Amino acid sequence: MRVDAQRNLDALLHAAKVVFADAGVEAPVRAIAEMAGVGIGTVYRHFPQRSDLIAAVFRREMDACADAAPILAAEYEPFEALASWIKRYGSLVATKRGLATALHSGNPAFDGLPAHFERRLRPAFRMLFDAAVGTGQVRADVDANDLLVAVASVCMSSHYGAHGHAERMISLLIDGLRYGTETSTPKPKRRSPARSKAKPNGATNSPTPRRLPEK
Amino acid sequence: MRVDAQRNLDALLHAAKVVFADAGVEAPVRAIAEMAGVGIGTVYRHFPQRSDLIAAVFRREMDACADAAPILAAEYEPFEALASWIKRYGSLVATKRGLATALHSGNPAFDGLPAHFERRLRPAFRMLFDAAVGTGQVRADVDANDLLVAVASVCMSSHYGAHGHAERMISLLIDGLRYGTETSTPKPKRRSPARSKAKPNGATNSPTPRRLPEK
DNA sequence: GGAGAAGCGGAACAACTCTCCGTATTTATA
DNA sequence: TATAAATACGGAGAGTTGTTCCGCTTCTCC
Repeated sequence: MRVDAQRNLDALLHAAKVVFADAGVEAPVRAIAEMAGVGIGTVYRHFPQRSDLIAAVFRREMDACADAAPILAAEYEPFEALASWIKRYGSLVATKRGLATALHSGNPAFDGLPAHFERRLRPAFRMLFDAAVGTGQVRADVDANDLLVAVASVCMSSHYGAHGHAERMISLLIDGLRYGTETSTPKPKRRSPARSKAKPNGATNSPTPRRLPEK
Repeated sequence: MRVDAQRNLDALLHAAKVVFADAGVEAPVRAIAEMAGVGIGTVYRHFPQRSDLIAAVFRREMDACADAAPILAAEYEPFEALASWIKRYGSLVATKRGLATALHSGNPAFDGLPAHFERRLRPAFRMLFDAAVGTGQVRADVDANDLLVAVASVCMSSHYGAHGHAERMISLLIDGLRYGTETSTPKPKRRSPARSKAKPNGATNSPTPRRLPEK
């Protein structure tokens, strides 16, 4: 592949990501081309249909998110790594306004995305989750699948509400993960049985809110 | 309101219903205007935005469906009335391909629709359902809410599958409602406990499949 | 350095939503 | 019933959008 073609493709994917985050996935192709500094023809050379571009952006971001998992695992202790990853995953979903809609449109361009999700994101999450459970920082009785879906749901609807809503709800979910473990502030001293509703008062965030690596 | 305006409005709503059923709610406004025999200007006079027309059609159909409930209740025995209504409700959902998508678009034109659903459709269903439960033709341990949602889900995804899929699945759900009641063919003779999975072999339909009133 | 392949840009097309306003129809009034 | 005012109609056209096409530019390889 010619270097200029590769450069344009990168610029295109990056611009699309930014524009989608700002205006939703139904943003005009022209806007993306302009932000990338290329002509429309170039967009359509790389992505025969607008939906192909959307799919490519999402796939690439799923990959990036999945790739972040081992890095976080190496860099932070298990619980922090898990919490950081969940937030990152949440922002991935949040910046794809309109994607759920597009996914259900029946457009074949999106056919592979759910499988890609399974293949990349779920194992990445599983790894971090199991590690955190292994250290006892996170309860073992939460279904990993449920959590991924819940975070996605919260982030999807977050655009209607006030700013920061999704972040707060994710924090709540993360706090819920710790409820009843040894590391939690020892208010309720029983070993959490399966049905304990996790609802700490103030949604206390991770105690040392280190910045998670951007991008 | 002038009589010609009223006439056009009716024609428009009817045409839109037909076009939407055929081509989904993203059908062009021009097609609807043409089918209604009016100019585009007229469409936009009555519905400033395309989404307003969609919302109006759906609202009107919800009303019609709700209004059908007492009529069916008066005309048929409770179980038949319930079964007929469920089918009608299903076809309402099935002929609004693309609506779920539109509903989640955040467009304010659709803001009132969920509330309208609660206000009209749920009570209508409740009435028929309770009556059928009262006569012992339908089990009491099925959540009415679940059923409405399930029927809607089945009908939404029905467009991808083979023709008649939704109808068959609805029949299955309806049969499930009778599972374990006195009127059911007495195969399993125990009083259905809450967890009995209803799965009759051939999805036998209502025994006397009288035509339900169209429109 | 030059030929040829690969890629680029944007004019142009088709289809769409929505606006605007001259014209036609209905309704109120006498 | 005749007339004036109010209301509604229709469709041309402005402004967007996705997508195609092709002359021109840029890169690659010898």
